[in-house]
Amino acid sequence: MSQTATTSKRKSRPRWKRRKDARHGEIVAAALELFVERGYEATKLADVARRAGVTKGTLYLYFDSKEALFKAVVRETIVPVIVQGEALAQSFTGSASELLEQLVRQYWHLVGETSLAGIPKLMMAEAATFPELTRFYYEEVVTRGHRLMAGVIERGVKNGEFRPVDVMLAAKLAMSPLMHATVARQAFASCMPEGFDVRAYLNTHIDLYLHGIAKP
Amino acid sequence: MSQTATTSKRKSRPRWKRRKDARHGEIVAAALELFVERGYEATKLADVARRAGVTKGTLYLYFDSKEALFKAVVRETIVPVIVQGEALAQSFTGSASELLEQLVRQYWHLVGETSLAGIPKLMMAEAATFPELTRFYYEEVVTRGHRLMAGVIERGVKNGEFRPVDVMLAAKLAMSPLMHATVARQAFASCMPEGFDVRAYLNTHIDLYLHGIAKP
Amino acid sequence: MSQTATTSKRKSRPRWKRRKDARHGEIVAAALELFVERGYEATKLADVARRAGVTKGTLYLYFDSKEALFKAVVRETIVPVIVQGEALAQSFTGSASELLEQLVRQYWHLVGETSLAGIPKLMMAEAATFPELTRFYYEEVVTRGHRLMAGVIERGVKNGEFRPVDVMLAAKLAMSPLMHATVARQAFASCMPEGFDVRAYLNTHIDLYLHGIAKP
Amino acid sequence: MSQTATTSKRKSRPRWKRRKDARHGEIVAAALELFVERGYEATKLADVARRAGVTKGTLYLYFDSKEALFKAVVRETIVPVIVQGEALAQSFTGSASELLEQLVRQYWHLVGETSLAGIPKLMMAEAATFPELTRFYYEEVVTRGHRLMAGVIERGVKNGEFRPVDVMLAAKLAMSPLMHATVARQAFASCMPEGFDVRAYLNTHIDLYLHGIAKP
DNA sequence: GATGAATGAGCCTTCATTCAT
DNA sequence: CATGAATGAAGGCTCATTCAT
Repeated sequence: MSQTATTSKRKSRPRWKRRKDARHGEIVAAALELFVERGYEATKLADVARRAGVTKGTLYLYFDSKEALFKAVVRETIVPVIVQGEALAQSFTGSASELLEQLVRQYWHLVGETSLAGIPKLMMAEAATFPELTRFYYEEVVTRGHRLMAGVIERGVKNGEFRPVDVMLAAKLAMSPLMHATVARQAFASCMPEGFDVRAYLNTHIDLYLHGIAKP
Repeated sequence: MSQTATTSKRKSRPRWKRRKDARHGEIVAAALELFVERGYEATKLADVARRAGVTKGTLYLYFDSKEALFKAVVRETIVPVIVQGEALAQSFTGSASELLEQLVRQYWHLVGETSLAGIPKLMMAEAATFPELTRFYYEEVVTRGHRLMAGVIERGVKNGEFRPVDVMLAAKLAMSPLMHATVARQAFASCMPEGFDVRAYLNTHIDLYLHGIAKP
Repeated sequence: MSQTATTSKRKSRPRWKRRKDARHGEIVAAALELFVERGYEATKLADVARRAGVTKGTLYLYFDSKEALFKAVVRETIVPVIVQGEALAQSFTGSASELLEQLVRQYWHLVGETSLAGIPKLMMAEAATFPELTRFYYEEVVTRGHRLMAGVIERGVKNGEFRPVDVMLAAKLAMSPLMHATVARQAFASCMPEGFDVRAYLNTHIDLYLHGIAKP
Repeated sequence: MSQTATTSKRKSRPRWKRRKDARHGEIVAAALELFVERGYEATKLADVARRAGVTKGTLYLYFDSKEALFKAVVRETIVPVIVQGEALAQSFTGSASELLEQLVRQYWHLVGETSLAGIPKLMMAEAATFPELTRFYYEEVVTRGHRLMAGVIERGVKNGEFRPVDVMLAAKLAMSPLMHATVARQAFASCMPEGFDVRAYLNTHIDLYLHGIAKP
C-alpha cells in the first residue's frame, strides 16, 4: 500500500510512471495473496482489484487476462528468488557443511518465512493448468535450486567432507524437507495452533542430514 | 471400471443393487482423477459425470453437491490408507532400522505409486477451501502417520540403535522426502520425461537418514 | 405399499379396483394440498408422491403429466361443489332473504371451511397458465354460482322483497365478500394469529346486504 | 402486452447515469408484468431481462437474486399506493357517504385500472412463499387500507349517517368487492370477452352498501 | 401394478472480459 | 489513465419424465 507519490513534481513523467509502476506491483502483490489463499480458479478478479485498490477494468490496462496475470505473478515473484540464489552461490566460502547449513537457513529466511512461500504451493496446485509456466518454474527454480545445492555437496564429496553420493539425489533430499515444510505450512496453518517450531525442525534436519552424509 | 455383471441371475434384485453400489465407486474414482488433475474449482461436474459414464443429474442421486462429492472422495479414499497404516504398525518385527526402511518403502508402494498419491496434492491445494476436511485429514492422516513413524524411531532410540533425538521431528523428517516426492511428482510429471528414479531416491533417503540417526 | 392381494380370489376385479380407485383419490388429495400451499410450479411431483404414499413413477400410472394431474385436481374437486350447488338450488323454500342467507352460510360451510377453499385461490393464481381449465372453471363454477344466486335475487325482486336491481350484478356482490374471504384467508392465515371471525363477518355481510337490497 | 415497449435502443446511447437510474425502474416494471402474468416460479429471469431490454447478467447489477427482485417489485410498487392512500385520507371533506363513495372509486381509478392491480393477485398467489413480505403487505397495505375505510365509517356512525356497526368489519365489506374484482379480473380477463362493466358493478356496490348501512 | 434409478433440458447465478465515457 | 456498467458464456443444481425390473 505505498500511496501518495505526490511529493516532488519536478519530473512530470516519473510521477506517472512511478504511479504506473507502483500499480503494477500492487496488483501483483494483491493477486499473489489471493492466488495463494484460494487457488487460481477460485480467485476472482474483482477481489484482486479491490485488494489492489483499483477497479476491475483497470486490471486490463496492466494485464491481458487472468491467465497473464497469474503468470506474471509467478514469474515476477520468482525472479528475485533466483537472483538471490545465484548471489548466494557465489558468496560461498567455508566448508561444505557450513555452506549447506547456510543455504538451508537462507532458504527459510528468504522464502519460507516470506510471502514468497506461497509460490511453491501455488505451483504444486496449478501446475497442470499452466504447463508452460510449470516448465519454466521447474527449470529456472527447482532444477536451478537443486544444482546449487548439488554444487555444494559435490564440493564436500571432493574435499573429503562427505561420503561419495549421487550429488543430485542428495541435493534433492537436502531440499525436500524444506519444500515440504513450506507447502504444508500454507495448507495446515490453521491445524497447528501452537505453530510449528521451524527452528527445531531445521536444526534437526541439518543435524541428521550432515551426520548422514558425513564421511565416517 | 465396468464390472462384469454377468455372474448369476438368481436373485432378481441384485442386478440393480450391484449397479447402484458400483456407481458410487465409479463416480468417486472419476472425481478423484479429475480433482487431482485440475483442482476443485476447475473440475466440472459434467466432466466427472462423463468420465463416470453417467449424466450430470445422476451425480445428485449419490452426492448432495459438488462439495459433498469432494469430501467423500477424500474421506473414502483416505480411509484405506489409514487402515493399512495401522495394520502395518502392528505387524512390525525386527530392528528399528529395518522397520523404518520398510515403512518408507511401503508408503511408496501403497500411496506414492497408486492413485492415492493424488490425495496429498489435493489437500495441499484445497486445504483453505475446506477447513473442516483439512482438520480431519491433518489429524487422521498426517498426525497419525507421524505418530506411527515416531513410534518406530522411539523404539530405535530406546534399544540403542538410534541417537537420542526429538522423535516427532525425526519422524516428520523421515516422511517429508516422501511427501514432497508424492506431491512434486503429481505437479512436475510432464517436466521429467525420463521419469524420476524413485528407487534411487528412496535408497538414498534411507541411506542418508539411517546413517544420520544411527548411534555412532 | 401395495399388499399381497393373495387372500380371497373371489372377486379379482373389485379388490384391485378399489385399491386403484383409492390411489387415484389419495394422489389427488395430496396434490390438492400441495398445489394450494405452494402453487403449480413450486409443487414438486416428488412431494406429491411422498404425501400420497407412492413413488414418483406411480403417479404416471394414474396421470399423464403434471399438467394433467393439476387439471384433474381442479375438475374432480370442483365437481362436488357444483353438484351441491345445484342440489341446494332445488331444495330452496322460504323467502328470498332466507334463501340468500342460507346460500351464503352454506357456501362457507361447504367450501370456505373445507379443503375446497383452496381451489378458488388456486384458480386465481394459475388461471393464466391454464386458459382452458380457467374457462371451464369460470363457466361451470363462477358463472353457475352467480346464476344460482341471481335466481334467488330475482325471486326476491319479483315477490317484492327486494328493490329492483340488476340481478346478475347483485348476485356477484352477494358472493364477492365470500370469495375474497376465501382467497384472503388462504393467503393471510399466518398474519391473523387471532384468526378471523368469520361468523361475525358473515353476519355483518348478510345484515348489510339484506338491508341494502330490501325494499324500503 | 399492454405496454408499448418504447424502451428500445433506437436512440444512440443515452448517458450512462441516466440509463442506470432508468434501468432499475425498467427492470421492476418488466418483472411486475411477468410476475403477475405467470407467477413467481414460472417467471424466468431471462424473460424479465429480455422485456427490460438487458441481459440476464445485468439483472444482478441491480438485484441480488430473483427473490430480492420479487420483493423489490412488490415493495416499490406498493409504496405509492400507500402514500396515495394516506393523502386521500387527509383530503377528505364532506359527508361519510360521499367519502366512502369517493374512496371506492378512487381505489379503482388508482389501483384497479392500473398496473398496480396485479399486486393483490400476486400477493394472494405467492403469500405462502414469502411470509415476511406477506406480513409487510398485510400490515402496510391491507390493514392500513381497512383502517382508512374504517375511519370513514366511524365518522358516519358518529354523525348519525350510518347505523351502529362494527366499523372494521364494515370496512372490510366495503372493500372486499373491490378486492375480489381486482383479483378476479386478472384471472378471468380472457373469459369475459365483452369485458366487465366495472362502472355498473361499482355503482351497484355503492348503492347497495350505502343503503345497507344507512340509518333508517 | 409399482418401483426407483436414470435422464436431460432448463434455470439461476457467477465472473472474466469489453467498451463508452 | 481509470471507471464501472454491461455482456454472455458457462456451471451447479433441479425436477418432470421414462423405462427396465
